[in-house]
Parts: sequence; structure tokens; C-alpha cells
Amino acid sequence: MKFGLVDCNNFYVSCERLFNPSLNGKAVVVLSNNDGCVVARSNEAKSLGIQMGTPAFQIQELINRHEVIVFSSNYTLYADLSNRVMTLLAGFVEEQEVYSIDEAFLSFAGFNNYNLYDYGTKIVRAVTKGTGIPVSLGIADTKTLAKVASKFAKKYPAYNGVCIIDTEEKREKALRLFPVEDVWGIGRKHTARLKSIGVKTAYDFTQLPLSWIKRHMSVTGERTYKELLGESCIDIETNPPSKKQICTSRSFGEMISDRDILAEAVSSFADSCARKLRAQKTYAVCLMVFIHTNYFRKDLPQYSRNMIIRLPVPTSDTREIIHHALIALDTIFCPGFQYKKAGVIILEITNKEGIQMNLFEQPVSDKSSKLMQAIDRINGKHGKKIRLAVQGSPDHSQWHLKQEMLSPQYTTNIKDILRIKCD
DNA sequence: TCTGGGGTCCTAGGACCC
DNA sequence: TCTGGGGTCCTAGGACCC
Repeated sequence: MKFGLVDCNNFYVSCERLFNPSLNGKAVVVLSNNDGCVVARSNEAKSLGIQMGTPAFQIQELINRHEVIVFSSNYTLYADLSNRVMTLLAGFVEEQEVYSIDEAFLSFAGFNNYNLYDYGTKIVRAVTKGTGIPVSLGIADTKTLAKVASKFAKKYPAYNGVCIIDTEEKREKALRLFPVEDVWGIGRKHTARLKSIGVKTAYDFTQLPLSWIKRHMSVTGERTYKELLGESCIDIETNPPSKKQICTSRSFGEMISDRDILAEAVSSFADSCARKLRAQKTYAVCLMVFIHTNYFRKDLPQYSRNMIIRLPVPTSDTREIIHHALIALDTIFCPGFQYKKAGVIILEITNKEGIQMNLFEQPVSDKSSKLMQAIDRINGKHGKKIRLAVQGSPDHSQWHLKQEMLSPQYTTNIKDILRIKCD
């Protein structure tokens, strides 16, 4: 049985181009939150030598000289287009794993009598035509090899977007051409160690003795090793298990000293965590709030603290979670520092069955869950209109992200949809 | 001036138990 | 001189992913 990996090409840039065709053929990059680092590049931007993850200010000169077009991240737009891609893909296979916003694994179990190259070509054409987002497809005996194949499909136009590794010869040839640092599961640390012993390609890696892998890279490294050799060790996860941890945190557009503004941010993060809990029908058992100053500013006094609170009763009620998050904040807040980042993390999560009745507190009340359902319904339909007063106004808050080059919410905001039509 | 956010899994070592 | 041993659970930290 074979696995497929579908990867959207330069996904965020492709999303921006979809609604602004004048960007085609030009160097375009998309920045992370707060316009910090480069997280997506068009091919033209890659050719200029712009690396993934580079801080934007470090390449300002390059951007100016080559008139690179820069966007802030527009996650609402990207998530919407991602859903369209995933929905189309689901029509082609029985089993699909949405692996990230721009990648999905497909299972080709039961496709023994198919010409997978033809079928793969059909998938790639349908998605590209149906959504406007170009994609590449890699097919092989394991997930790790499918990832390798997809990189070849993307890199060499002759493949027409589909690359299949289905013989020993092709597997070995592909691995000899594949840099070890690009292998799925081998990160920076292991790359450094591997390079130090002369391992450059994925093929070199597969020639190491298994004992070396076990000693230095644990069972995850062993899985990667076997998968590259063609033995499938990582299965498709069709319905991903619910999250074991939920986190919302942000760096601020500008540093914050004021407790009340920090409280607005922390309340909003807590609200976001509560929403995510309800979306997977779970309850928070225990949460953490953290705040810290700007680590990069060696010239300023530094402060960093967190606090963990066990909730009296597991809950997904926004009001409860905000209440306890603010208690934590007031315990750790120390005046006189300039804070750069804060966050709320739900560390322990339970489902309805897991809620232990507490002798002295009421368990999740019907009233609370009905209210939350109503709020989620309204916010789902009309954008996040309902919030607690302590979260402050969404329009003029000091803690919001810096997004100086944001594109319009083309697909989700009616005003922007009308604007496209008028243009 | 300016350096992302949200996750997962694995391991080593300490605490604790009988 | 001698100062158990084995099992389990928890946590912090490290590695990885997109």
C-alpha cells in the first residue's frame, strides 16, 4: 500500500496571489506574527537567497533593492483556503490526514489496480484548478519517503507535480540526491551531529548501523531510518486525537508596562483557549499564565515568571477561565518592567467523563454550557463580536499584533468580497 | 527601532512506594 | 565496613514538526 503527501506550493504566497494576480512572477514574502520573520517565499524570493525564518529587518536592504513585496500573515484567509483544498482532496481517497495548514497525507490502500501516476495527476489538476492553489504530490511506500517524493515533484517541473518512488532504484537514487537536513524528522541538532561524522545525504544516513541510530537518536530516529529504507512505521491518523495541551500566546506589537492592558491581553488569550477547549468538547483542569520582557533587549531589565493554577472544577466556560487567568496574572505581575510577551496554556485537559465531582463546587452547569454554545454560535456567524469587557476593545489596543502589510480578508469579510467585484 | 506561534513525543532523573 | 532493590509516577528539558 502506498502513501501520498500533498503539499501546497509556497502556500501563503499562493493565497495572496490568488486575489492579486499582479503578484505573479514577482518576489513575494509573507511574515510571521508581528511582522517578525519570513515564513513563506515565492520562488522568485527564494532565488534572491531569502531564507525561511530570517528576521525581516535583516533583509530590509535586499527587499528594497529588488522591490520584494511583503505581506503580514493573514491567517483567516489562509485557513479558509486550506479548508477548500482539504475538502477537495477528501473526495479522492477513503483516508486522509490533514497534517498541517498546507499538507495532507493520503492513503492509497485499495488502489492496487490503479495507475497512481495518472490518478495523482488528476488529483493535482483538480485541486489546482478548483482552488487556484498549486500543489505537489509525492507517492511512496512510507510517509517519510512520500515527503521526499513531494519535494522532487515540487522542484522539477518535468514531473508535472507528481513524483512516485515505487522501485528500489528510484528510492536509492532519490535518497542520494536528498540532503540529510531536509529529511522529515531530522532537525538542526541531529543534522549537526550527522554532518560531523560525514553524513551528507539521506542515503548516507541509511548506511549507518542501526546501533548508532538507536544510541544517538532514540526511537523516533529509528522510525525515520526504517521509513527511509522502505519499512512503514508511521500510520495515517485519520481522525486526529483531541489536543492534550492548548496554548494561546503572542508577542506584543509594542512593549507593555500597564497591568490593565496586560490583563486585556491575558483575558483575550484565555478566551481563545476556552473556545478551543469547547471546539473539541473538553474541559480545562489546570492552566498556566506566563509573562516576560523582551529577551533581545539586553539593555533593559529582564523579568519572566509563570504561574500554574488548578481549577476548582474542570471548565470550558470563558468567564471561569478568564477569572482564574487574571488571578494568576495578578500574582506574577511586577510593576516597572516592559513586557513583550504573554500567554495562557491549558496544561491538563479532560473530557466530560473525566470530570470528578468536587464536594464543594457545582460541576459544569447546564446554564453555563448553553450560554457558551449561544456565544460560539453568534461569534461563528458574525465574527468575534461577543467578548467580556475586561478584554478591551478590539480596535484600539496597545497589545495587538503589528500587521502593517495585511491583505484584506478576501474570502470571509463581505466588504472585501464586494471590493473584489467592484475592482 | 525591528527576532512567530502552536503543538507533539521521548528521555533522564528525582520522588516515592513497598 | 556497612549504608537494598525494583517498580512507578511525575517533571523538566530537549528534540522535532509546520
